[in-house]
Amino acid sequence: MLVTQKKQYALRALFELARRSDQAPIKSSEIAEAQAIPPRFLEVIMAKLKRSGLVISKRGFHGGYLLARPPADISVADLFTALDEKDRPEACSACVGKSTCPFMKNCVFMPLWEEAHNAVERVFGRTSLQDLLDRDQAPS
Amino acid sequence: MLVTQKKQYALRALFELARRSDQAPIKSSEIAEAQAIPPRFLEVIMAKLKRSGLVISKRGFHGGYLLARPPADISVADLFTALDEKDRPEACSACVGKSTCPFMKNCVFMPLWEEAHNAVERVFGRTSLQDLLDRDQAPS
DNA sequence: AAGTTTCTCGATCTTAATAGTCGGGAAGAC
DNA sequence: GTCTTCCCGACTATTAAGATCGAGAAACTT
Repeated sequence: MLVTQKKQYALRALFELARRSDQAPIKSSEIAEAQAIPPRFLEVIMAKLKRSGLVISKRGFHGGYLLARPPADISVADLFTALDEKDRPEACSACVGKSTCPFMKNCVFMPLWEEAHNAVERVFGRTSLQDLLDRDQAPS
Repeated sequence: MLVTQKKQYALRALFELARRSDQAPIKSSEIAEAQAIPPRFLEVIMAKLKRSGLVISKRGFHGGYLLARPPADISVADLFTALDEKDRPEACSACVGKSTCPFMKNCVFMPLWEEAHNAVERVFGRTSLQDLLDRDQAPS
């Protein structure tokens, strides 16, 4: 999978928060229900998003989650890189850790992996939550 | 991983074939050694490349593998799609198989996954084995 | 203050995909 | 005929992803 289930869940969750960004904090369980996400799993996802500063949490009776920034200021790439840090370009498996690499210090493939990585980063970098909201309002 | 180990092995194998495309058939074991690939694993990879028509095989004493087409006519994308057929854009996990999908028939995310998928396809589609060879000759 | 409600944390389990192995068989060269 | 190489299918192992659970800490309510 190019985009893991977890990332898709996370995106849907943020989308749900964005959609109701005027309202009071939204409970994890509400989001889970609205977006058909396993509730317990969503909890761990939200916790991570909290730690990485994308959302703000409030505990207690009227607790829940809020976006930390306006939807236009959160890109899909922000989310993805927040979710897992080891999201860099492919390393050429032959060049890593082995002295048997046939392309010492001049790997032919690295540039290719980087290109690919950058290509998807650009797509996700230029799409914000607001963009997704807009698409929702005006179905093309 | 954006590009699995298997695909990287396969690419390196094809690269090795391209590099010596003037010569007689090259044994799987030779390729394995030259590119530091687990020999037994490479066999299954080569078999698949054979079946999908990217390489030609010859059995017996002076047997081995040859590229089926000139290096300039084989793109990295050709290889990857040959290796696994289920290499399409991400499906929105909420939309698939469930009637619980919150975005009935108007998914906001699908276009995004498609964009990303196309972006990497384009990178791999425009890079041929010959391109890689050239990079090897003239290190920038 | 007592009692909910909700987030928070860490460990754990399950499942699926990837990576890699093995033994034996068939085609071709010498 | 025998040696070499590709060929095939089943099998095992390792890892990453997906998901669950129980108990604890903050916060609100009455």
